[in-house]
Amino acid sequence: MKLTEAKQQFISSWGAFGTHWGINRTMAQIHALLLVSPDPMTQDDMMEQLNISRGNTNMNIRELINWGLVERVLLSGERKEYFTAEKDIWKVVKQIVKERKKRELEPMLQLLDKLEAVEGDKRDKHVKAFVDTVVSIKKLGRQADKTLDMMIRAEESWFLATMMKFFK
Amino acid sequence: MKLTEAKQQFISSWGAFGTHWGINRTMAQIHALLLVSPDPMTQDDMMEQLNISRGNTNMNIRELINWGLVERVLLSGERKEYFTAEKDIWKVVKQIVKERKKRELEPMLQLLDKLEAVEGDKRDKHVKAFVDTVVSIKKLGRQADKTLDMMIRAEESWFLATMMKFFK
DNA sequence: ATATATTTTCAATAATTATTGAAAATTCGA
DNA sequence: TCGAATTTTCAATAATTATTGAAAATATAT
Repeated sequence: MKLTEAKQQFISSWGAFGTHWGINRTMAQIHALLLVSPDPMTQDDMMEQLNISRGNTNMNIRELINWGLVERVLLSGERKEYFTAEKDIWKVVKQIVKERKKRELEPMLQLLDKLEAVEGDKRDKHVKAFVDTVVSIKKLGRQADKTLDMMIRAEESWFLATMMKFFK
Repeated sequence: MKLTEAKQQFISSWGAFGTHWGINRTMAQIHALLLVSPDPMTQDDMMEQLNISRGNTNMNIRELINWGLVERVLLSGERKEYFTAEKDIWKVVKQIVKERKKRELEPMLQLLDKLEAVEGDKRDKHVKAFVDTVVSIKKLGRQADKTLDMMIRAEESWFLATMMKFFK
C-alpha cells in the first residue's frame, strides 16, 4: 500500500473510531492527520487534505487545543499559524483520560453522592434497589478514579511493566 | 430528595453520560431505569416511565440484549415479556469492555497491522512519521487489549484489591 | 496609519441520527 | 384454527449535530 492511501485509511478510521467515543469525526481526523505529519501544518493545509471548510477546521483545531492534544507552533518568518500534535501516544492517552475524568467521571461521582442520600425507608424494595445500585456504581467509580489518577501520574515504561507483570 | 426525583435525575444523567460514550440517550436511559428497578418491567412500563414510543422502546431493548446487559424474563401466567438488567456493576462493566474491545479495539489493531506495512523508504520523513505513529499506537493498543482481557477474566474483589495495592 | 493577510465567529444549511406510529408479523390462549 | 394480545419492523418525520461560507475581528508588514 502506498503512503497516501495508508494515510487516508488511517485518518478515516480514526475519525470513525472517534465517533464511537463521543468525539466528532472532523476533530478526530484533524488529530489523525497531525499525528502522522512530520511537520507542523497550517489551517489551509488541513482544509486541503481533508476537504473541509475554513470554519470547520478552525473550530476543531481550537477544540483539540482545549483538549491539550494540539498546540500552536510559531515558525520564524511565517505569517501563518502552524499546528502540531503531541506524538507521544502515552501522553496523548493520559491527556484524554485526564480530561474525560474531569469532565465526566468526577461530576457523575458527585451526583451519585447526592442521590445516595435519597429519602425513604430502606426496607422499601424500591428505595433499596435504587440505593444499592447507586452505591455500587459509586464504589466502582471511586476505584476507577483513583486508578486513573495513578495512571496519569505514571511513566509509560513503569506502567507497562507493571501491567505486564500482573496481567501476564 | 424523594425517590421519584432521584430516579429521574439518575436516569437523565445516565442518558447524558451515555451520549458522551457513543451510546444513544434512550438506550442508556432504559438501562438506567432497569438498573434501579427491583422488579422486571414490560415494554409498556418503560414507555410510560420514559415517555417514549413503542418502537423506540423495542429497538433499544433489543440493542441492550445484544450488548448482554438486559435479558428477557418469563413470568409464569403472564403473556407479556418482562425484562431485567444485570445488577452487578462489575459484570456490567466487564460486559461493556468485552463488547467494545471486540467491536472497536480489535478491528483497529488489525488495521494498524496492515498500515504498518506501508511501502516506501523509511528514511523519508513522511514514511517514518507515519510508521512511527502507527507502531506506537499499536504497541499501546496491544497492551490495553491484554490488560482488558485480564480484567474481563478477573473477579471484582481480586481486581479491586490488586489495584488498591498497586496504585495506593 | 493603511492595506493586506489571517483568524474567528456564527447564522444558515446540510447531514446525520433518533423517534414515532401504524402496519405487519408473531405468539399464544381458548 | 381463530382471534386477540403482543412484539417487531420500517418509512416518514423530528431532533440533533456538524459544516459551510461570508462577514467581522484581529494581527502584521510596510
